[in-house]
Amino acid sequence: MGPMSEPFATLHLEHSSTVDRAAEELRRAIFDGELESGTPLREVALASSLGVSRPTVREALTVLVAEGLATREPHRGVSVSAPEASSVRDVCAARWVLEGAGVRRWREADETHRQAVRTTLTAYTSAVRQGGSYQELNERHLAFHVSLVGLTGSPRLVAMADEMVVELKLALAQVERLRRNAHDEADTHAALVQLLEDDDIDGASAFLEKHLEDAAAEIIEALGLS
Amino acid sequence: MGPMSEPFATLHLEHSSTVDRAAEELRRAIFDGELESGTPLREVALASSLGVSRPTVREALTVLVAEGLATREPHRGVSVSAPEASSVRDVCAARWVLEGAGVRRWREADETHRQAVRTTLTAYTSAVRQGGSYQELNERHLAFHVSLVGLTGSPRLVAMADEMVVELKLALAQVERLRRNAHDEADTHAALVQLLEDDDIDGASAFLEKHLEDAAAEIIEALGLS
DNA sequence: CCCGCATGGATTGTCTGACAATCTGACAAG
DNA sequence: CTTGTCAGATTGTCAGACAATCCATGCGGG
Repeated sequence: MGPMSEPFATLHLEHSSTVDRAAEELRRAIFDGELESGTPLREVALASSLGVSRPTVREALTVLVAEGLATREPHRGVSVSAPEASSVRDVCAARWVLEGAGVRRWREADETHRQAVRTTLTAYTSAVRQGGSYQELNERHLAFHVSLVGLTGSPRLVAMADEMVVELKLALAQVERLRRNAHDEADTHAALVQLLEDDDIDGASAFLEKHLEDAAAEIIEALGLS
Repeated sequence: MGPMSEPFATLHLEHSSTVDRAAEELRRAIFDGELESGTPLREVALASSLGVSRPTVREALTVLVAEGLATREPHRGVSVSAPEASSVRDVCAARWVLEGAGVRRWREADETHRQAVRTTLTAYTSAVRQGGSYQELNERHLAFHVSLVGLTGSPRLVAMADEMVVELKLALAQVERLRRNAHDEADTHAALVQLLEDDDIDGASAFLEKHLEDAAAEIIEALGLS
C-alpha cells in the first residue's frame, strides 16, 4: 500500500440504474411544482409515462417514500407528501438544533468548513443578484444553511440536515406553485456570517434562531395552514 | 370535534405486508448477529429461505438499504453494512449534538418527556438487575439515550436519533457476536439523571459528552478497528 | 329522504417466468 | 506478470397474471 497504490482515486463513474433515473425524475417533478402535494402516484400511469415497467416504478416509489417525499398507505398507493404546519415547525426547530450546533463550533471548526460557509453564501448572493430562478435561489439558500451544519464536521448531521431540507423544499414547492418568487434573504445571511467573522458566536446564534423561527412562520402562513 | 370524537385513538391495527415482515426478519437476523457484517444477501437464496418471491425480497432489501443496515453495490448485490471506525466516531459525535440538545432543555421540556427519561432508565436498570439478554439490555440502553433526545420535543430529532441508533445496534451486534455480554452502565445513567434532577445541567452535559466519547472508543476497540 | 348493503371497477400486493447486462473467477495466451 | 476470453452466477428489468383490497355508485328498506 504505497503512495502509488491508487493513482486513479479521484476518478468516479456514475452507475445510474433505471430506478435511480425514475426516482430523480419524480423528485424533479415534485420540486418543480408539477406535482401538487397529495397527488396520487399511480403505478401503471407512471410506468407508461416514464416508459418503464411497473416493478421499476414501485422501487422508485419506495425510494421516494423512504426520503419522505411521498407517503405510502397500504392498498391505497403512494401520493406526494403534504406538508403540515406541525411538520414545518418541527423541521425548523430541528434545524435550529443542528445549525446552532454548527454555529457554536465556528471557532473550533475546520478552516475547510468555514470556507464552505463563505462559498455557499457567495453562491447564494450572486445567484440573487443575477436573478436566478426561484428553484435555484431556494437551492442555494438551503445549501447555505446546510453548510452551517457542516461546521460540526459530522457527515451524519449534514446528511440529516439534507433530509430535513428535502421536506422544506417540498413545502416551498407548494408555496411557489402559487406565488412564484423566492425571498431575497441574502443580506440576512451575510449579516449572520459577519457576526461569525467578528467572533460574536452568541449573537450569531440568537440571530439564527430568530431567522429560523421567522422562516417557519412564513412558510406556514404562505401555505395557509393554521 | 368534541372530546369524544376519537374514542379509539390508542387502537392500532398492524397492516403488515409481506415486504414488511421480510424486512423485519432480516433486521432481526442482523441484530441477533446471525448475519455477519459484509455477508452478501443473495436475492434467490433469501427468496427460497423466506418462502417469498424475488421481487418481494428486492423490496425488502431496498428498505434495509434505505435504513443503512445494508449496502447496495450496482450489479454486485446487497450486503450487510460493515461498521467503520470513522462511522462509529461520527455517530457518537452526532448523538452528542442531539442528546446534548435534549439535556440542555431539561428544565423547559415537557413533564411528559422528563417522565419518559425516568421510565426508560427504570426499564434499563430493572432489565440489568433481572439479567436480561444482551439484545434486550442494548435495546433498553439505547432507548434511554433516545429518550434524552425526546426532551427537545422534536419528533424529527428523535427519528434521526433512532436512525443513528440503528447503526450502533449494527455495530454492537458485531461486537456481541464475539463477546456475548453487554456492559452494565445502569449506574452511569442513573448518575446522569440524578444530575438533571439536581438541576446541574452543565454537569449532566459534560457527563454525557464524556460518556459518549468513551462509548465510541470502546466500540471501536471491541471491533478491532484502528 | 336517509342509511345500510351489495356490486363492479380500479388499484395495489404478490407471484411466476423470462431475458439481457454485468460481475466474478479461472484459465489460456502473449 | 499482464491481458484476453469464456462460463457461471447474480442482478436489473421486463411482461403478464391473479387475489386482495379499496372506492364509488346504485339499490332496497326504514
